[in-house]
Parts: sequence; structure tokens; C-alpha cells
Amino acid sequence: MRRIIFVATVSDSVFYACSRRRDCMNWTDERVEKLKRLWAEGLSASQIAAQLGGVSRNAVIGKVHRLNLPGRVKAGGTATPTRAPKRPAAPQQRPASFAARPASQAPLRQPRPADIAAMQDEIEASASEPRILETVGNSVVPMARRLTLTELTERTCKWPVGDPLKDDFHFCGAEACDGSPYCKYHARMAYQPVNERRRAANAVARG
DNA sequence: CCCTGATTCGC
DNA sequence: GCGAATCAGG
Repeated sequence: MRRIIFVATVSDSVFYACSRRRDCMNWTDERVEKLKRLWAEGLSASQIAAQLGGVSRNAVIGKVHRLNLPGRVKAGGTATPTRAPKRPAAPQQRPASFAARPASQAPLRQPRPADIAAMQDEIEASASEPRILETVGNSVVPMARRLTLTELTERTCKWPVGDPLKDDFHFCGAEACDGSPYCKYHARMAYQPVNERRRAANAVARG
């Protein structure tokens, strides 16, 4: 007669630890899809965590890595910070083995709520002509004509809006500035570094 | 200090 | 698999 030997695996311990917690949040397919969509749209991990609810930004980042989603890459030297491929010295409880971070492509990160508020204030304060603002995803954008690629001309704003993989993807299509592929609003977004917008927003917040 | 993403490792 | 802790960097 053979005895069945119980082997406690990592999965068993995880299941036990998870099932005994009442507030245990699991990554359902729906939440994973939402995570993928928001990450692709360029939202930060903390923003995604806030939208999903019940998870921290670390949880979001961890999930992103486990899903092997593309990381963020700096664009124009103003977007996502990058990390040195090697850590100079190991901290107290860390081994000195750090693999180089794989470089990968990623969409531009969208501005955070504070940035959006600051930009909206700027627009409302400086706009000499009436302009209708609308919210698309996490961005506040001017009234767009929602043109498709083939509808763009020399005089239309070519700022992309939405997820290129989704049906609702379109271009702003507003009247472009002279010599710019973008309208007055998106030209600012395209050429003003995110950090400067953030600094301006913080200065306003502090009074 | 605020924020960001990246990584490790105990669970 | 999960995510807190901890890192580097803007």
C-alpha cells in the first residue's frame, strides 16, 4: 500500500494565502484587459491602479511585467525616465545580480490629471477664440474633427487620439498651425516637455 | 520631496 | 502568480 505524499507547492501556498483573505483581489480577464488597454494608452501605473481599484501601482507594474507588456521608453528626452542597466552597488538585502533592462517600444505617456488641469487652465485663460474642450481617455483635447488617416490634409492636425488598435482611433483633425503638423493646442503638447507642464501645475497648486 | 517604471524575492 | 519593498532617475 502506497501513501500519498502531500507536497506543498508554491501554488498551494499562494492559493491558501489568497483564499483566506476576504479582500483578495484576483486578476480577472476583464481587469487584465483593462490593464492592457490603459497601459497601451500610456497611463502611468498609479493612474491605472486608481482606475482598477484595489491594487497598488506596484501591483500594476508587477502584472505588466508578468504579462510581458512592452515597457516605457523615453521619447524626445522628456517622457519616461530610464534606469541604468546596472546597479552600482548592491543594497543590504539584495544580491548584486541585476539584469540589463530590455529596451522596447512604447507609446507616449499621457499627461497626468494635474497636468491636464494646468493645460485646461492655460487654454481657458489664453484662448482668444471660443474653443470646445473634450475629454478623451485621460487627456483633455480641443474639439476634434475625428478624422481618419486618409482624411488628413496639409492643414489638419495629425495628433493621434486613442488606441491605434481600437476602432475609435482617430486624429484630431482640427485646423493646424502654420508650419506645424498639429493644431495650436497639440503643438504645445508635442513640444512642451511634460516636466515643465508638471512644474507649472505644481507652482499653481502651491499658490 | 514629488513622481515615474524596473527589479527582486518572500509569500 | 502576486505585490511590497526598494531601487534609479527626471
